[in-house]
Amino acid sequence: MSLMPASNPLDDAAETAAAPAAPSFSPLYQQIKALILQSLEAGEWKPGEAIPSEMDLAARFRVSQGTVRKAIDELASENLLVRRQGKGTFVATHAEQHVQYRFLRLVPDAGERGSEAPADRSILECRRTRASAEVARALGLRTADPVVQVRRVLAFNGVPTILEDLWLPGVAFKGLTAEQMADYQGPTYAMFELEFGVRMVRAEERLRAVAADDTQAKLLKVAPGTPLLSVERIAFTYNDVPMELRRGLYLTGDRHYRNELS
Amino acid sequence: MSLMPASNPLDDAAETAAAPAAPSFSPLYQQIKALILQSLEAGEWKPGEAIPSEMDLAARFRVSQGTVRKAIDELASENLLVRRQGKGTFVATHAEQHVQYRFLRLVPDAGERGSEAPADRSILECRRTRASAEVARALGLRTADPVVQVRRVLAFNGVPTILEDLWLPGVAFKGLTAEQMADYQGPTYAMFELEFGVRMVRAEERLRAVAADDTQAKLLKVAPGTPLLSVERIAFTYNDVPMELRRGLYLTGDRHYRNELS
DNA sequence: GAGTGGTCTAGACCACGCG
DNA sequence: GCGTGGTCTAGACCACTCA
Repeated sequence: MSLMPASNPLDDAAETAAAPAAPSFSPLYQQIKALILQSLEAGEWKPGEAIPSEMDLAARFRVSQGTVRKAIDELASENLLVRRQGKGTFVATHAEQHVQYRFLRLVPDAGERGSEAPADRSILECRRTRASAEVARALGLRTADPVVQVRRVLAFNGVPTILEDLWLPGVAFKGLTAEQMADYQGPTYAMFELEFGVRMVRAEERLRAVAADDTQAKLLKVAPGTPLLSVERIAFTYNDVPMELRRGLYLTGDRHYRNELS
Repeated sequence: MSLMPASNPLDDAAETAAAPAAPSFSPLYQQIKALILQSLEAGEWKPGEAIPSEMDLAARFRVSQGTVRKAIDELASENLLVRRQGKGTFVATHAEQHVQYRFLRLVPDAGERGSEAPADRSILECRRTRASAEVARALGLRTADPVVQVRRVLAFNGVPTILEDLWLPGVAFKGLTAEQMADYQGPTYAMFELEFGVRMVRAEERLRAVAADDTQAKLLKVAPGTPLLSVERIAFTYNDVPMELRRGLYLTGDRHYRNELS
């Protein structure tokens, strides 16, 4: 059975750009996956909502339930969808996702409980500006394109712990204010979903150890030269489109960045 | 169909220790997965070897090929097995695995190619000693149990970049010598597989930024106080048994620790 | 061409959540 | 009790590898 011609435009999106050898074969479930992805991207189902049942989707795409299932399996393993037995399959969201702060890996050395109070955010800066060459490259923009820059400090139990700079594409985040950044309860990425329809799906981080300069030291209330964990992040929406550059400086005195390897 | 009683001893191994609520239901493919895991653990198939075909395993376990397939799917996604279409399913190994240094996330800022020359290892120390309280806890041993301690420096293109201390359970690594650590070409974990039959399957890391003390600075040929990325790793064999504690200090001047979030 | 993993189907039944 | 996801089966066919 063939839902669409062997080489269809959807295939291209799934590839890693400069692949010279054509795939020449695309399993049906991959095509279904691409179709579901399109609907997600187009906002046919909103974050937190249920998508149609496997049976419904199978009927809609004229394939068997097992094929839809395999497509959803992959989307779920990429954290784009969440399955809940007996209830349905839901569009993943940074809000209400009981693992809040999905991308924040900094945890207390002891305890590790999610019971910890959420961080206090103080927004030091939130202004429209123009992309430097470096920022432009990271965000796939051109130098001097409009961007929104945010600087903030996160404090846990009153202790300043993270100094963060964010750069966001000006077009997508038109109208972002310091108040929005400060007032929203819950993950910043949840606010981005709600207010700007931008859903971060994946991120790449580069970690380094650096010494605090005078400005950074003052903001984090530590001595200049204190070692800080520098975390540079590029966050992507669908189709690997970069939508945020973030540079965090983490104080790792009584916290650490947790990672799992396999 | 039921291959074995609903609550069998294998189930316990798969659980996260202190779970109060019994699972009360274990899918057949999970039971098959546990059986395959047992065979892997027992060394029925050696690293790099092929395991029996899906059809063979299905016959052996008296289940359908699809059920075996699902069990293997999970083991493959945990990097315990590697599937190769047309050839078979193979036991994963740290050797010959064309992504060498599977657990090392430190990459050059530019280039990033695997084309880089492998690191020179100089072994500064390799001795039998007794576990401190901290080491014992990490390795699931008792204080003063025998351990092997190794200290080494890894240099890329002649530049010392990583200072590492390793602690290994003395019983499993009886007879490990500095020569073995130095001479083996390829990943250290591959040598552990070959020489000691110990296969690292998973690891947890804790990252911090620290300042180099005098000893560390001397060994890495940098100024005291230079910020270093501290990477504490516990590596596990099958069944989440810890088999290595490692503390690395990474120089991140022109390299970074790469991580993917999703 | 034989053997392996990979895909797809159709149908049955099970576990879970909720009204 | 119904609808959802989750499991299991049996059989057909496809893509890849290697002799």
